[in-house]
Amino acid sequence: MHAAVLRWYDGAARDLPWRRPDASPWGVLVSEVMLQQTPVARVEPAWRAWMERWPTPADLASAPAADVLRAWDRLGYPRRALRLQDCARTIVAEHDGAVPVTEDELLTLPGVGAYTAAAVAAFAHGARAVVLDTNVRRVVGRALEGRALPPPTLGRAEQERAAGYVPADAATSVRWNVGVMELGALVCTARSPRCADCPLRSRCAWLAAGRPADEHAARRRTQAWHGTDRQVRGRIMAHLRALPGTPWATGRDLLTVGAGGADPAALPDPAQPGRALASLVADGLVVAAASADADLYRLP
DNA sequence: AAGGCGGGGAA
DNA sequence: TTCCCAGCCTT
Repeated sequence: MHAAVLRWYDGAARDLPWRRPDASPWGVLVSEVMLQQTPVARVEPAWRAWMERWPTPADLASAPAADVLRAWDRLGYPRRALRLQDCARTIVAEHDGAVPVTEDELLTLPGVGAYTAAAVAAFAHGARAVVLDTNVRRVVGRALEGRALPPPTLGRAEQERAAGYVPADAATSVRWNVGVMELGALVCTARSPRCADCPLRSRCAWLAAGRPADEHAARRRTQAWHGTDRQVRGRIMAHLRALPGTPWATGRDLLTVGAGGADPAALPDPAQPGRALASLVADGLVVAAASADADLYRLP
């Protein structure tokens, strides 16, 4: 199975900039943070512009946060942009400007969780690691365990099973990790897998069983979007990013923007825009003027 | 273990 | 419309 995946990857891998030999460990880390819940197609141009502007942790560490949030643009979950800058500052302050090598050290960085720590250890430093993202979980779950989709939450048992599939040799493990991930992204997709093109089709437990349905379907809940606080937060952030410079905006304007241009009082939940703005301030994505009476806000 | 957190494009 | 995306953090 390892050989089949490695051979397939050699012929099918996408030429992504953070996979090239000249990509720095910092470039790999930036790509992994951007790829947390944002598809490759949207990350690639943003990553190129980002790395040209801020090639090293020190460059990002010293940038104005407002510039960082504007460069993040609409990649989504803008808290990631602030965490990435915090991460850069931590690397400068505590690691002499160099991306840490061990998973334990990587895990201490802001915005770096189990997946990202493993991915950076493997893809930036060539270490053997158990890289478990949504793609790997799906491919392993199907091919080796015969399940349509992995369980909603990653448990210890699944993690230990996956660890057992990672080749012992470091160099081979890196190719396996990226190969399985790529297979999940291009062939063994969540919705409409292209089993006819899969290098594992002859030994896939899920395919052999007749592609049984997802047993966890009832427990999966897709997040609503329209009318949520997240949508309102997104409107406010988009408005502030688009303003020239970093001027103060009135709370009244921001609440109207958050309401989609309508009178907030007319919303089903009139308190929603105010709640969203307060949460943005709590997250550090928006700064409130020192005087509470001023009712003025801007990017940090 | 569960819920919050963006935004776009494919199915 | 619905689903899904190289998750992380807090409770």
